[in-house]
Amino acid sequence: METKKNDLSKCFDLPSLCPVFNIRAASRIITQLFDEILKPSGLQSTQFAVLVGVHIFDTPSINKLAKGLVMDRTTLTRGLKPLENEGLIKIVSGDDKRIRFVKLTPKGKTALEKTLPYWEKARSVVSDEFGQKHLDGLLKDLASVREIKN
Amino acid sequence: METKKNDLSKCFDLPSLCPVFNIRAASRIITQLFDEILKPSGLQSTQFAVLVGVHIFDTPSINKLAKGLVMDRTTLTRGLKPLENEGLIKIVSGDDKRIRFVKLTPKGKTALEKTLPYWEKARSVVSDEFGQKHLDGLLKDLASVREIKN
DNA sequence: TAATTATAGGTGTGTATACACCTATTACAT
DNA sequence: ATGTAATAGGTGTATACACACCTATAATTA
Repeated sequence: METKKNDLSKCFDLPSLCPVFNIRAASRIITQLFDEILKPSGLQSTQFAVLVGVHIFDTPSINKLAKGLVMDRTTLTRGLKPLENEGLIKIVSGDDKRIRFVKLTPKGKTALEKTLPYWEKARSVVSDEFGQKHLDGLLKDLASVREIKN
Repeated sequence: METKKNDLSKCFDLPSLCPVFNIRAASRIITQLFDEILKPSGLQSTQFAVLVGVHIFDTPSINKLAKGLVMDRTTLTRGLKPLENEGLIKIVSGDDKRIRFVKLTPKGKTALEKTLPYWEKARSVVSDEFGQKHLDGLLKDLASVREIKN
């Protein structure tokens, strides 16, 4: 008889064709590479991205910053703590007492300037490792993953 | 005079050409999508991947499993705890007292079988959202990111 | 065989992630 | 004006992540 068994042979497809496995593994590797190179700056990849977001969105609310960084709001809340403790950002209120704005301090601005060269270095390492054209394609694909959310 | 100012205009390049920002954001989105679809199975994406790894590497040591899943060993150690508590895996020792093998229990095997259809569903959603060909290319790129580590 | 080195793995700490649930404030409708 | 919606944000909890550092056991070598 032909057994319709829900067997486990499909498991062997995971390394080659599972999106979540592949993207998480790649994410870990890229993050480690960047964190290693950013180390002398004192910032981690995510913290750097948050500071950049605070700069380019120009003292945004928590919500706006979270949206801009494609992060969960509550994740961002926790992530802001160490930056605030280090004095790199300051949380300020306005007229609407619900809203809290994230402001880059002078110290935060300095940290950002100091980190940018390491960021460029890390990018060039990835680019060398990967090929500029290849990397451009990957970045475009990753950006389009963000579209799924909408 | 020409000021060589290390200004912050480069910050605006982050969304379009920062590998770590893009891959982390994409990773969060894909993970949320999978976790949402896997939810009825009771497993999260990472836990599913660990169980798959335990199956395909056939009762591996912690180290072998970590390497196979491209994970840090200590991350894996913590991640095994909930699976052990749920009785999906069992940690066993052999002759070499240093080595601990991760074994799939019958309950773990059942959980894996139960989860596979949800995994296929999630893959098809990503594939539809993304286009099969496009996705294949992305997966190949992500797999080649893993090569950086070597 | 005793000292050394290599291997396997766990723990402390701190950050990253996000769901479920909560409060406070503002805007809106009756 | 008052009750209700919508909006902004924080907290509890649990997992994910990984570096630095530790112990235990096995393998190697002097």
